[in-house]
Amino acid sequence: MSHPLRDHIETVSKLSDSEFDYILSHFVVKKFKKHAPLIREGEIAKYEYFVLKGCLRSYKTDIVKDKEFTYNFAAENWWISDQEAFLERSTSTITIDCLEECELLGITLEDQEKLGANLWKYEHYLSVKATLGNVALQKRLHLMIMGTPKERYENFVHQYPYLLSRVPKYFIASSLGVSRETISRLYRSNVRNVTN
Amino acid sequence: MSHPLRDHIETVSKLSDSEFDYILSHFVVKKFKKHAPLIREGEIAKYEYFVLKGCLRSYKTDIVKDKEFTYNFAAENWWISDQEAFLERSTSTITIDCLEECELLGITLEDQEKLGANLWKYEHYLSVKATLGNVALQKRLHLMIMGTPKERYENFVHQYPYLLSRVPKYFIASSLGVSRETISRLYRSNVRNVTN
DNA sequence: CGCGCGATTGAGTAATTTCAAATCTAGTGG
DNA sequence: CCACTAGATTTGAAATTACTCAATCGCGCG
Repeated sequence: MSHPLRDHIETVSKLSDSEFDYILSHFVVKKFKKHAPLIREGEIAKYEYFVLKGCLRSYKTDIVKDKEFTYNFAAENWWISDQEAFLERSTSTITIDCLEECELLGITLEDQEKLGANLWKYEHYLSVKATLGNVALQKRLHLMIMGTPKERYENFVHQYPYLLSRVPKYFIASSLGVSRETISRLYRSNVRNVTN
Repeated sequence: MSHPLRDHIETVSKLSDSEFDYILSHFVVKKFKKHAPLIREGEIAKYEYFVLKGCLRSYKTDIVKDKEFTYNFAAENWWISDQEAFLERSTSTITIDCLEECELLGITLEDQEKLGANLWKYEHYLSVKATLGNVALQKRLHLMIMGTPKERYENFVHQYPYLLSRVPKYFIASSLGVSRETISRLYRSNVRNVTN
């Protein structure tokens, strides 16, 4: 039987049915309504989530500068959490909101550690997943620092075309470190380039 | 017996002497002269390195824009590699240079996988290390996008004071996405603020 | 049909970059 | 030990680029 989480883990190591059943038994299904906050700043981040359905955004608000930075979006088959707060069992410094109605698989740190200790393949999956996360973050960092707003936006469009229609453009702008107006002006010139 | 690598692993899980000996047997000591290239763009990244002594820099050159971006510095007790090329056994897209004479512990992917499969604690160390790397990268990303050049530089000074005297300022500038001139001007005003 | 959120547009501004040149510094060889 | 040189930093002035602020527009939802 195919399962989104199983498919994801099997990009690293193949599993037997009983292994996957064992893994799945450590998760709980959680459903959230559109706009529901998954994690709020200052709360304990008890769970790490795998997205079965829906779309979410993690961000942090800088009250002094009155600005918001979007860390990540997550749609189907992505993981999302406040990794630091989750790992340290501490209060979250970021906020995660549901942009749509969401269905998630949640796991606690205790269960994750148990699972990893009992099933090496799962611990290996965690380490590969985290390493690939590092690679992606380094690339993003490179693009944010070296790329122009246009390059950043075009990379986003190329990498996450399916998010374009699902999340407001100004959230995208806030994940790229560009003002919404600049994104808007880029888009205008793109349209003109295509149609003229 | 204390060993820098052992200390580092033990920040995650305590080891017995024989466990650490077993771990260490998978590494080779490598020495490099000042300015020696550790990994060059286009080469296979066979090893991942733990720094025993010395200081290194990983970076990528954008030929078109004639600019360089510094991904990372590494000094004693840091890991350094081209994670993507190492994990995928592919050619490197970045360059790593020794800024000083260096003494490193290198491990191949084969040995790392063997080690992780045979010793759960090591795989767990890898996953925690990579997760903490994610956390640090997210923070850096946040600072690069939301912070002013001054904030970025001051954060660097605060976080890595011991690197200030070991690496040229323009390398630091290129890791912060700020021009060397701007860093210089910031420093000038700092001095004046202190002495006036 | 109207309300409200999100997107667009324009004008002016502020910040950092770029370019060019001068100055400082550490390491090297005589 | 000093002079020299290449590398590193500093400085100034001009140019650029994206931001901010403010106003308008458009569209989807109730």
